[in-house]
Amino acid sequence: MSSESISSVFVIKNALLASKLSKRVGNHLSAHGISLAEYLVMHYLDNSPQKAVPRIELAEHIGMSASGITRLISPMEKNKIVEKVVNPRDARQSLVKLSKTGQRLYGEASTSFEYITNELVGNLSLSQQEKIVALYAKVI
Amino acid sequence: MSSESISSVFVIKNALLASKLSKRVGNHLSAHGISLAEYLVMHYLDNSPQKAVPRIELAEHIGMSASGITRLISPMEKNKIVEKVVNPRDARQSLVKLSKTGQRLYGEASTSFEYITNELVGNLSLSQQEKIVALYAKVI
DNA sequence: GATATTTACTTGTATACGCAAGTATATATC
DNA sequence: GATATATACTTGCGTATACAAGTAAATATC
Repeated sequence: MSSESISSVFVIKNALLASKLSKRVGNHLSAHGISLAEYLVMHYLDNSPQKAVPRIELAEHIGMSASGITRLISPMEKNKIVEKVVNPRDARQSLVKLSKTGQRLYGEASTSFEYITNELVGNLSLSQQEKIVALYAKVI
Repeated sequence: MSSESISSVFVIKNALLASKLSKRVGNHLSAHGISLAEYLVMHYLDNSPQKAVPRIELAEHIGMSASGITRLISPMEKNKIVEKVVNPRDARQSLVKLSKTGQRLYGEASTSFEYITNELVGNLSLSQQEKIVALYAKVI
């Protein structure tokens, strides 16, 4: 019975927890017609200082491939949730920006998001949550 | 600039971290010809007391659908990594069990897994990792 | 003990990605 | 300033997974 390292357990439990949380959260977000990935995009756009970001930056931030971002953003553009902004300095880029509609949708969705995440992790105290978040920043 | 709840941040950072970790770990496991999902199955089977578990139990544990498990296990059976065990008490179930080959493969893969996870989360002390894992158990 | 319901699993189909290759533009090198 | 290389993105294709529906076996109800 070879003993298992803490790091292994950490990574496994982290993966299992994230899987559970993202499923639950995804179910709630679907009431707003969006996926968790779409929410993460909106969240990033809303919190980004310049409000219009290159797709590649989105991809890196939310851990998706560039092609994944293309296909994720494409229907969001059709639905007028985000809009394309050209970068005069670099014609290769097409920047992504939350539209007015997108801002409204994000506002509604984030209210749900706050509520459900609080339900899900409410068994942890705020300081416990804060500590974990702080420690996450040190990983990798 | 509405302030964001810690629970939201927790869930988002957790998802992003898990995504990063599972990609890195997956890359390393691919050297053994297996995916992270397959590793999780082997890990669960190896740690399960009775060594032969119903598919539904696997599904619940690793957070996949029953059909997902069917399609995940199927090639593992073909490759003789796991074997089917009938349950005399319940003919609906087909239990899954690590084969000798599977045990050997898991032994090799887990060595890599321990190594890479230690690299990835090595910036956290063991007690920090332990604390987080303990807190994970309280969520949901 | 027959019938209805539930459970464990499989299969068809749809979706959400990733990777590889392609295109256009920018940057570096000479 | 021409050519090579790198970057940002898109598209074709393959894979992993979920959901819905189907099947077979177990359990509950009468």
